[in-house]
Amino acid sequence: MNIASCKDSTLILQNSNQAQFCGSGLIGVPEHSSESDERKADTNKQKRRRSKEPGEDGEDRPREHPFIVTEPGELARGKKNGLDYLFDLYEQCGKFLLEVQRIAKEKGEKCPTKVTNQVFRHAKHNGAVYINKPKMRHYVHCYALHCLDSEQSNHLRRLYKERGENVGAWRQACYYPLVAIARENNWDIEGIFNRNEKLKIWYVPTKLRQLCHMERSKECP
Amino acid sequence: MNIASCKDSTLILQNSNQAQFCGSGLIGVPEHSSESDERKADTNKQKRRRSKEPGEDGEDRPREHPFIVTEPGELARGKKNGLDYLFDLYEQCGKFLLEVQRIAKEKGEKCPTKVTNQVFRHAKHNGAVYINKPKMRHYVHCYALHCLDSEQSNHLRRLYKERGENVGAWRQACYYPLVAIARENNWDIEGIFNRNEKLKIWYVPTKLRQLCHMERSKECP
DNA sequence: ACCGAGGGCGACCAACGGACGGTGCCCAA
DNA sequence: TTGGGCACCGTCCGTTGGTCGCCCTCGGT
Repeated sequence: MNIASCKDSTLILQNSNQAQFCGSGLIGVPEHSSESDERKADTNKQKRRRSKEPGEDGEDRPREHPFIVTEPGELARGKKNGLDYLFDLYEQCGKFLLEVQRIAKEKGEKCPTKVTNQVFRHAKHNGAVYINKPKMRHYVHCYALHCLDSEQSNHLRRLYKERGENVGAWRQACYYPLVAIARENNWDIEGIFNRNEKLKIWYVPTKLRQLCHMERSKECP
Repeated sequence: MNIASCKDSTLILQNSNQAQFCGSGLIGVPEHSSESDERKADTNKQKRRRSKEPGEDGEDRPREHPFIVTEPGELARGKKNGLDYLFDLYEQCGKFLLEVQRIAKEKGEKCPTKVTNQVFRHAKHNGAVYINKPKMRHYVHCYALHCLDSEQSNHLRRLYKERGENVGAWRQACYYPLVAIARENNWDIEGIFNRNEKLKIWYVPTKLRQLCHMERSKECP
């Protein structure tokens, strides 16, 4: 599956540049280290606990519907959310940031320039319970492609929908057009984000930075 | 002594603006709460420990000589350091930041735009043992005045030296010209820092931001 | 020789950016 | 009706920005 999605994205890139991504890239920069490798037998890392105490009932909200790959303009059916909605969440975060900034200035406090923990907290307290940090960080680079080259972003969505790929595969594929854009901009991915009015409030994802670095290294061996 | 230094700085300000600072400002925004106020009897805050273990000997470096108020160009005599040297430390930090940035870019890592913990660590590891975070943060606003209005900064130094004031008093006095500059710039102290090539790598000190906020509040009651 | 004022900076802390992976949902069979 | 693959997001972690105040130093007596 990894290899398949890698092939796909190489395909996507073909008409905009010449480089080969397969054989490094995603595979070289694991984002979860899906290899079990070897169970480090004596590790004492405590388990993350979710299971609620018996008798204690926290009235827990059901989780949001998962995203599916949708074309631009297409509404997701059933218990799913579409990608237009995903991108709208980023716009909502931008609005919440503006509010946090206004409040901070009013009170003479430090004024954030990025979407910080404080902004997520503000969003949650103001009813946007469906926004949370891990989710937003997970798809930042997808939103970045949407902002920087909506044509290519739309094309990718249609392609992946047509093929019946899942969200994970589409998400992976979004990296490669971005790396190509970075190449065309002297590998300054930070600058690319900062120059875009909507993107500049988001941190550059670690993995995107790493992918750019790896590709650049391959260029001048 | 607080009141004395407040009087002094009001005096300094007289030919550049009209506002009264006394009665709020420093006294309203304690930077250490020099008042004993009342000993919170039952507080359990643990004591900070310095005393080395008996028998354990860490070869501890002697602390740096304290700063004294010197005129521009004047070398401190005896076991003291002058203010030109203090300001030079800020320039050194700027150089260390440039190095950290170069290394980060080379390795494709996050690239700091400000003097961060990482920069202080880098400085220390590269022999600048005399640089440390609390010291640099303590005098940032003094350096800011030096960068933004060297004339006024020099004037203040000469005045305070002449009067035999100690470093603490001079340091306090540095706030007020900065507040005046902020007023002339629509209270955008963040922007004032960011627009100055040397200053923009330093965080705006909390207390300076608070002073600006308080003065602005008094303007439109 | 001693003392008190002054201030340098080690060490602390809440909160941060960042990441992982358990849990529960959903769909295909 | 069941099973397994997927992904949402609670929760953790190393480090940060920010600060406090202990204790050393040194000039005055």
